Amino acid sequence: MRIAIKQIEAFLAVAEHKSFSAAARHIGVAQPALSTTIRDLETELGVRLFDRTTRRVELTQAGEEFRASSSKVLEDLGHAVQNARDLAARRRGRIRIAAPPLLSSTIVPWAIAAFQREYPGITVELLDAPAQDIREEVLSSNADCGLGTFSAHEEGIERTVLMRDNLALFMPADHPLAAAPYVRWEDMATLPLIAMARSSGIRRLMELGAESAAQVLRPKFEASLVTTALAFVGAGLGVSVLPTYALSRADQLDLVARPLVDPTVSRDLCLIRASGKSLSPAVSSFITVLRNHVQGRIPS
Amino acid sequence: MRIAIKQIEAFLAVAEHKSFSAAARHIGVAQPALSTTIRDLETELGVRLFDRTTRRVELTQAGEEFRASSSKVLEDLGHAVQNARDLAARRRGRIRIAAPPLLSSTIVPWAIAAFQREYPGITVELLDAPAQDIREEVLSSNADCGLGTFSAHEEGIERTVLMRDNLALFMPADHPLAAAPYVRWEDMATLPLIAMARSSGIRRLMELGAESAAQVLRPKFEASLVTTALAFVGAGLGVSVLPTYALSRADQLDLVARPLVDPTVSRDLCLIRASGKSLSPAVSSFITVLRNHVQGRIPS
DNA sequence: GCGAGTTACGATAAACGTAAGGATG
DNA sequence: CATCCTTACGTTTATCGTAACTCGC
Repeated sequence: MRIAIKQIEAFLAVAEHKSFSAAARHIGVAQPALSTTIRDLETELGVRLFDRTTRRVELTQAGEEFRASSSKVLEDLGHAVQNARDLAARRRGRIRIAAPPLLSSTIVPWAIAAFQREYPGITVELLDAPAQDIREEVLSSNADCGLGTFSAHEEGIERTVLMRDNLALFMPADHPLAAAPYVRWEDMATLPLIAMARSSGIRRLMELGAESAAQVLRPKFEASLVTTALAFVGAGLGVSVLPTYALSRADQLDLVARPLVDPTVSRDLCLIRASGKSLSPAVSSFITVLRNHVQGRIPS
Repeated sequence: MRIAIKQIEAFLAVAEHKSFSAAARHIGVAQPALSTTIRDLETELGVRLFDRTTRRVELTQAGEEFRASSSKVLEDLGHAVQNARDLAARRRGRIRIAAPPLLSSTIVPWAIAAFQREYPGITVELLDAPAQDIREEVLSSNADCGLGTFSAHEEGIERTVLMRDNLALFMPADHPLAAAPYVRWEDMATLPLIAMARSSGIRRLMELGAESAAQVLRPKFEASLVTTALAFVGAGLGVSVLPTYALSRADQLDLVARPLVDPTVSRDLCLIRASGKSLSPAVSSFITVLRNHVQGRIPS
């Protein structure tokens, strides 16, 4: 294919204006340049596209046919290019975020809402998956990025810390410990504890904190989902150790959270994405929005 | 549209081979040239099309989309170009020939048959029109070319003489004058004459010949169509003056034609086409076939 | 350190514009 | 004779290939 788009554009311009001079002015080249461009195109196709006398320029039969097909081709190409540019301009696109249950029902929906306001053309899909599956979803490119808690140097992913959250003690608002701004691990040792399941990352962090404070925790109940644990606390069955941002799921339960200190157990909320893959423009913008959104909500 | 087809071809080659080096070998350029071509295309589109490490080259999301649309565009363009080249190669096309009734039923069908054998892909349409309409059909571009008898310098048409035919006397095979190889105008003066209508070109030529021979013809019958005149002769109602090639329409009638001499009245069979319009490849080939065909059939 | 993509730069080739030529109405 | 397309030619621009560099495995 030795044909250039420039040649086709020149051809269509001449066909439209029925004049080399007018077409040359229109596309901003000297008229002799147009002549040679058309001549080369005709040579390439092997057919004469225009019947031209000094007074009239008219399409030949072959020219008519080629005009119809090539103009459609150029139109399609224009659309293809526009689509690509729309992606770049975030006017269009599709992103897929993987997040664990708690984040999927707290921070992420609000971040997505903010993102949608700014980039209404982009489709956002949220893949709410168990925390241990997030990494795999990102690695397999099933999701463009993932949220959760991840260790620093995992294989094949790049990690960015979005915010640092601390473990807090969740209890009914009228609980005695709610009076103080902080709670020490020792303070909760004797309270009935609603813990997360042993496979949970939160559970492990809790045990880490308790161990540092030389406490042994004896959970009275175990829950797989944070919402379950919150409901137990709301029902007055005990207290729970959860990340502070879980508070946003406890609005109707009249709960409070007080940061656990000595030690403060922090938990990084991270964003991960497959290393080696470039961020699509939409994902890159989503990360910015997410980061801004999260920064405005850093708990205590 | 500052995008070149070359760029798209390069892009598709890289996408296919998932390698710059392999793609560069495939399209026959140095690999650094490919790099810059892709880079320019990406800049133009505003998106990164490939995620490339030194070990892997993979399409981005935007690249996948652009690959789908642009490959289709290139395919369509290929078809458009192929169509144009098919026209040039006479593999395809459509031509429309205008011819008067007698030619439409004698020479032309055989010429078209010969043409079709050589160029089976081309559609040939025959517009059989009254002789006086042929020129108009050609001028209005309703027909690509026309056949008939035309004077040398008519406005807007170019004329090519295909063959020179002579007027002859048509009579039953057993007619006394059929014994001689020629007939003189005086010989037929007293015979019952079936003449063409006064508007006919043949009629005018006949009167021209008679006048030169100082004869006054008194037609006994007049016919608008040559076939009618031939039928009258076949029925023994008289003789007629017609171009020799009309003999091919008189097979079953047992007629003979003897050239009229002193003077010999000649009639040029011409091909006309609109001046200023280029011949389409198919028409140009048809003219060649027609000329060859006619040359093999020049009557006495 | 080898293989693969990128950057730098000089050489080559294509495209363009100016000026002159030719044909048409 | 005025207009418009074509041809010719010198200049500019862009493209390409070689070589040196960089990165990842």
